[in-house]
Amino acid sequence: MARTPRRPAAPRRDAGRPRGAPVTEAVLSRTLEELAAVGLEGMRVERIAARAEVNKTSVYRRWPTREALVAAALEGVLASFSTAMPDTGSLRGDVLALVTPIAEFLASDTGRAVLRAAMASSSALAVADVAARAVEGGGRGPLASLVRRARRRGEWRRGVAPTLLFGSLVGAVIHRVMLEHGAVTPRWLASLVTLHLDGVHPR
Amino acid sequence: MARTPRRPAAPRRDAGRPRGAPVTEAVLSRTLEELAAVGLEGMRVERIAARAEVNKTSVYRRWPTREALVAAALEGVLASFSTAMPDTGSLRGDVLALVTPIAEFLASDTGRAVLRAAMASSSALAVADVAARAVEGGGRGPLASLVRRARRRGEWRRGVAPTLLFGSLVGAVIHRVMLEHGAVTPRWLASLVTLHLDGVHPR
DNA sequence: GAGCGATTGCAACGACGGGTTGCAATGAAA
DNA sequence: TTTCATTGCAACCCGTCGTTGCAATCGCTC
Repeated sequence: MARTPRRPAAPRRDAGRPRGAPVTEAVLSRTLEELAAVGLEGMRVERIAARAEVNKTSVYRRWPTREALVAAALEGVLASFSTAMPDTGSLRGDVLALVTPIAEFLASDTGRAVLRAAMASSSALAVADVAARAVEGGGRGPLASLVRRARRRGEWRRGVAPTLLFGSLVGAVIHRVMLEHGAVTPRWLASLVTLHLDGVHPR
Repeated sequence: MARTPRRPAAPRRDAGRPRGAPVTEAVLSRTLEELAAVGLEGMRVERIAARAEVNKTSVYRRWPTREALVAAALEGVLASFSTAMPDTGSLRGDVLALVTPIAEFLASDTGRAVLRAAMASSSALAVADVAARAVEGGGRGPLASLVRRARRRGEWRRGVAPTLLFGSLVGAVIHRVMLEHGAVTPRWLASLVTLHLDGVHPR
């Protein structure tokens, strides 16, 4: 072992330094900023620690690896995604109300970073599960109530799986944002919803 | 500089060692394998070089950075994606014929790795462009001819943008594969195409 | 076959970031 | 006041990226 002796007595500036929960929040928040700013590849744990005014060691004491840190940050942002779903009176209005905030988030810097991280890391499963459960919610989420109302109004064709519609809408947004690099305008979102509700075949 | 002196005389085993183009091909091919096997994060340039039976230096002499290497490998696989598009006699058949091979590729290990890399790296733009051009092809690609035939048959509703349909289909597959972690079965693909052709509204 | 430029292997190197460790100092609760 | 968990800090190990200075080799031309 034979460690080298310590330096004389480095002065500490610990006056009022926060501990516990505040540290956790600060680090996770900075992690999201860092992800949005420089992406998953350019993210440096040491820089996050510095910007959270915390030592690198303290970060590693909470999240054993960099992957764990990213995963925790993602869970945080997704958990805050409890969409309030008003009844707009039509299926079209309801779908737009459901998809618009999601699309806006995915199109933002943070959203794209989250998406990249979710797809790149092996924690993808956990992240996707959280997101899906938030929206689908096993019969009690916003998607389920949307479908229930549409069926009552006679706007839902038999045999269409709700999760298929949702996955297709979100997938289209992902394709638009990550591969086409196109803007997600209200106009574009409207065409997307029209496509899904009316289909390509003439009526 | 004052470099340390060389070792006595390391024996070389260069007999019949390939040069030029064969090296390039071998490395790019191994890069794809590596990507599929361990993902973008786990990829090591030195391992690729070893498996291609080439020195790390030779790899860096061709592609200055690891990103450039990945980008080159992706371009290779996408360029080989010239879809032959038969006329199946119906829009539904044509769309299925267009989407099925793409979906199968995206669902494979290599496809998922390509997708991850395309979304993670800053070379995403180039990669997506290559892919889009291959399919859309500015009026001469498989997508354009599919649309032309559908319009002639009266199967295409006015005002539907071809690229919107394509992006939505591919996006749905991406969502399915990367986030839902679901299987891309013929049955699932059929439901997806039905959704896009007939829509959610009852007919 | 001799000569020549381009290509390669090889070993070592600098830089950097991930993750760990030993210890002293501090904070908050008992 | 005592006690224990939490933090800062500096140093460390280790693996990977990308570079460099050769010497050996290949393939081609004369």
